[in-house]
Amino acid sequence: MYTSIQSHRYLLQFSIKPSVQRTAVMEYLLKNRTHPTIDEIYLALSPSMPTLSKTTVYNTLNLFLERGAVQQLVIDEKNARYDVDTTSHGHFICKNCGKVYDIFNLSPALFELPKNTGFNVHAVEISYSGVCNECHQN
Amino acid sequence: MYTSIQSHRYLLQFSIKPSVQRTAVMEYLLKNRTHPTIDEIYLALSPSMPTLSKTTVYNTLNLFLERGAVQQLVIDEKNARYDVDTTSHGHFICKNCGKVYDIFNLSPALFELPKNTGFNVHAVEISYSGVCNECHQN
DNA sequence: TAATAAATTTGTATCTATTACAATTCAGTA
DNA sequence: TACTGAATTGTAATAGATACAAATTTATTA
Repeated sequence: MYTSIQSHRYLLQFSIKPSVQRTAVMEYLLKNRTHPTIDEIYLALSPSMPTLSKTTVYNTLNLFLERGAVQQLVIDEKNARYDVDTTSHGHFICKNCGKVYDIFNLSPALFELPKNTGFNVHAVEISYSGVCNECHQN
Repeated sequence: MYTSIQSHRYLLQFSIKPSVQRTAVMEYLLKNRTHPTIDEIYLALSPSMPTLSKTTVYNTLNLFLERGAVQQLVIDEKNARYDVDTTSHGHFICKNCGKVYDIFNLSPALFELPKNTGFNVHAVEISYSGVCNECHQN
């Protein structure tokens, strides 16, 4: 899987100076494709990095966002979520458990930016919602 | 345009008991297709309804949402926004000024719910972002 | 290498959207 | 008119995110 060294290199591709904290956050994102929240990232890294501050996690993800190393998902009313996969794909949020899943295999046509809208459209976000199977069964 | 009486009738269609406050909020939504936030609704109605509480606006919109009289837009990281138009259309948010605009005339194919995803998909939200023309010029 | 400058991290305080909840008010009915 | 339940209100509490200054780390220059 992804190592710290690979995360380090990954950051450099986006012109991000790889500090220990930034590398750890990126490594977490590369390994955990669960669209984590700031809190989830912080709680996951905290045990092995006791001095880590939540502010640093915020700063780090804002930097990643600026540099295009991650995309922010606005799908969950409660928290911002982050995705290292910046290629075209949709997301599904379970309104019961709150988990966010990827939806690949959508037609590329869905991700085309509309013309003649009167706006300078830069990005699309396609968000589905409903109930996931785990929650549906219980 | 929309009158208080029409808003009253509109609420009844969704089995919502039309109180003075609820009717005023619905009338505001029917007249102002700007995807307002709770705060914007509260500030707009407050002068003519001095006793109105912001909690009531929250309660009211949560009720409207439950009954399907409005849809909640999750496109703005800062606030929830509400739209009385529950038919299929997309939205555009200007990352500069924060305004949310409708995008009609999108292909109906965009609003089809995907099959075989392993989820019970109930709804789609198609959100574009970028810079609006007003902001682009300045 | 030592001293200095710049960048990063950290902790605390602050802001703000939203919800919880109890008290009050209002509407409908006997 | 008195009573019952629903709706509204105000305050307090919760929680995500940002502001900011102090402390620490990293880079640069003498």
